[in-house]
Amino acid sequence: MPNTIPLNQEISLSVIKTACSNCNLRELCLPFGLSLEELERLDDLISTRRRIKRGDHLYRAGEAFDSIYAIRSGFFKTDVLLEDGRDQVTGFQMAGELLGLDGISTEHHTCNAIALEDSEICAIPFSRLETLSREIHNLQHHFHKVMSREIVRDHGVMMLLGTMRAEERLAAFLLNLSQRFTARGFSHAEFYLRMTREEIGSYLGLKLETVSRAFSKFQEEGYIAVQQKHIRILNVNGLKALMNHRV
Amino acid sequence: MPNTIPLNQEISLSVIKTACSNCNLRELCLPFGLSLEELERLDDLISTRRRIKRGDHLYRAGEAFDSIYAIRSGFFKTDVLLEDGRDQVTGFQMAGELLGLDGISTEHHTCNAIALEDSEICAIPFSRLETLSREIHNLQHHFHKVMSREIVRDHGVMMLLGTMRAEERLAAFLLNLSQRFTARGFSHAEFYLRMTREEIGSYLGLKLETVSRAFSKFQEEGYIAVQQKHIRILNVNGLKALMNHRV
DNA sequence: GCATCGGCTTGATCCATGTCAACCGAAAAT
DNA sequence: ATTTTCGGTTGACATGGATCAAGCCGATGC
Repeated sequence: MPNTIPLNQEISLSVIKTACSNCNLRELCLPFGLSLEELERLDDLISTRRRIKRGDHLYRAGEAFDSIYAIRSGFFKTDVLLEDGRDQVTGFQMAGELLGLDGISTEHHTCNAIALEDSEICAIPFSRLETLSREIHNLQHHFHKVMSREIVRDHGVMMLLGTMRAEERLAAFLLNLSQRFTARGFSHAEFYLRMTREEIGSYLGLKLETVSRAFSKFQEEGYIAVQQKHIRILNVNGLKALMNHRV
Repeated sequence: MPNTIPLNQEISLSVIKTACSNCNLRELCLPFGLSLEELERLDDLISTRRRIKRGDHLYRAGEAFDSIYAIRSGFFKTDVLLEDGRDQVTGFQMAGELLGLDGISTEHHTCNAIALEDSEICAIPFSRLETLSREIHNLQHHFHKVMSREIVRDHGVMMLLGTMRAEERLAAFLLNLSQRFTARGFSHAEFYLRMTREEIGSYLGLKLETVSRAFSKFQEEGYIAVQQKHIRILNVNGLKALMNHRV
């Protein structure tokens, strides 16, 4: 009987416990590349799992930092607020991705993390992570890679905001989402957006009307089918071409 | 005789050697917060100092990554190139700042680092830095902070590119430079720009003409005096006000 | 079943910034 | 000293996306 959990005490206990070692996201998340024994040591560290309801904050800008968070399920956005009321979405995060890295710098969170659907996170006390990563080379190295990847991702967004036109930005955004859904075993061609047009616009440096118009345009061109938050990508290459050709 | 280097063999040797322990940037750079003994261990790691002439690359996108670099003197820019020829400056770096963090992620550099004036850097072999930071907690923690700070900085740039108007962007840029020069003991009100209008524009997501016009506008308003690359800030609060008031 | 509300779409118009072009001045090359 | 080159400034005009405004649709509440 494959895919069936044997009903003995020992196994059902380990399933209940929050554990990286039996998390199906482990290859996308912090545990990447760890041995079984190393994984078990990481399990000890991640004691808290927490549910965050849609719309609730995981943390707020200004709060003291002490943990980073791995998303076990669900979908988040992070945003930054300026004194004058302007704000900007700095990212959308999905299962297996880490939240809170910005807080290490000043020991206070510098942005807000808000659940866009009911979600579940694993809290990783940062000082314990540092301790453990002194002992497990693979963990240390992978954590450095994750931080670096975040920097590279941010450069990509800067590129997008600095040099791309509205439609290019939206195409890049859709292709990026598609690719991340694929990496999680979901369809690359069909998905639900968890965020509003306004949130997309904020992330892409556009107004919601412009985002809406670009969606309509893509639909007219036959690149995608949109119905509210439901997106089907009909012509990936069309979208890619749109991004790569300087007009 | 304070501030005088005694002329005995041992000390003059250690002065010649590249050494964090007698670098006047140590409080801005990687060695921040280390004890004297820890500093000396860091010295062993940083064996290579290298001069980079104005216009030369420190590294190029695509090259294998093995070191990060601390700027000992001079001024750099980093930029990213897209296949279609578009490029964007992702940052300007000055003495005491680190370059190359983006390369950790894929073990290849993802951007170009180019000297904007004759410069000197310390190469820090990354795998040895990881080894040492397993032993020196302060080093590990500070390095994490530096990476996190880079992420926070990038969020600031995303904010700037996503929500600010041309003049706000330039004001933010000047204030940021001013603040960083101040931290290095230079005047906060008077400095030379090392980069062209085009490079500023690329960084700020603007065309060089727009940058030029904004400089002229600031001068008309009496906020600054510009003469080519020489900038004097005459009214810091004027510039700040310009940034904070939503129009 | 009807009203309300939030999110979305679409149209008309406006404006900030891009584009194109001419010119200037400082610095480098001859 | 003269010419060339490069970076910078400024003006005239074009345009992509913002703004303002109306209306639609699906979900939620009464």
